[in-house]
Amino acid sequence: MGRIPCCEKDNVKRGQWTPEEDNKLSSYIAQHGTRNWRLIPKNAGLQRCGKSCRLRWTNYLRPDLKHGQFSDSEEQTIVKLHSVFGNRWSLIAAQLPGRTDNDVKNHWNTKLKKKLSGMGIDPVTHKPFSHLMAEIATTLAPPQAAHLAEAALGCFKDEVLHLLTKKPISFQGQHSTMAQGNNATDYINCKPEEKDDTVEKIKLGLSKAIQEEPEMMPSSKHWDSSAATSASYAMPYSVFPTVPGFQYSPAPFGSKGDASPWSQSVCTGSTCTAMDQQNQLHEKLENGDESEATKEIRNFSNIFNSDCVLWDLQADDLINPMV
DNA sequence: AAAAAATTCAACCGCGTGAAT
DNA sequence: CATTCACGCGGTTGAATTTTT
Repeated sequence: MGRIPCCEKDNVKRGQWTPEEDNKLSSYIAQHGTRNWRLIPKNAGLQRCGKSCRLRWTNYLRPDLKHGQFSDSEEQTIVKLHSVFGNRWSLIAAQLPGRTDNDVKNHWNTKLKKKLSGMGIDPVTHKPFSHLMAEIATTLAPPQAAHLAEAALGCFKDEVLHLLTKKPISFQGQHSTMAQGNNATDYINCKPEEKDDTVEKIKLGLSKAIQEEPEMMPSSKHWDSSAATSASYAMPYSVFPTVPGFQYSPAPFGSKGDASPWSQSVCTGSTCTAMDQQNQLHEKLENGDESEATKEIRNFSNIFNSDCVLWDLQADDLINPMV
């Protein structure tokens, strides 16, 4: 038969670790290393599962870990990398010395996501909500677009109201909107508004509208870049600010459920080539073609050097190899 | 000052992959 | 070759803490 189980499931302690347990684990690992997690709790005199010990060590006890707040530059790195890699937390954490994937994931979910949403940026696609609205307008013919956009509009009327009334948002004491020219650093330092679930609300509103009138959905529609450009100006939702100096990346590869029109890029001009590279890579990963995808990742400087990435990420920014 | 709500983050869960048997 | 499990990963949970009312 196979291997023996790592521990007796009903004879292990769970929950918070005590300082005594921490000491036992730390001193055992200092002496013997982390070669076999299955044996570590037994040999260290801990009534814990090996998996629990590994987690405690890698996320908390490791001496090389940082425990303080994330710095501005760390936050910027996370956002940059997330715009490219999506929720590949271990990949992102590998670029941040002393930070674990758990740290990065928690910080993203509790802080950074809200900052982005508060600034009118979809934290999943890293595109402004105005682009999402433009996509509604250009994916569908005008009558359907108006219908669906109206449904979506109701979901984030607060943002629309804010922009129409030019009510200032307080970002750490400064009165600023993105239309006033934030750069990436200003952007990430801004205090977020609480709009974390805006995108989900939009999607919900749209799907409700679609369910109500399913015949309005086109069976197929080819992308029309000229329509995309003109419609984004024609639609009233273009009142959403865009960020001067920013260009927006397509959906991060590896993120789930991004084959929908929500994540298809508004692709015009010189940005297309690099966007296509990322999309092709994404497809390869989704098709299970890991070897091809791996080659592409190794050559990822192409994408970093392109002008399509939102966060001016350069290959030199990476301190660890991606593969 | 107390209660309620919101936030944080350590720990757990479940899955995919590859290795051991 | 099939089975079983360790490992690593991303997603989720819930207790503790902080902030707001």
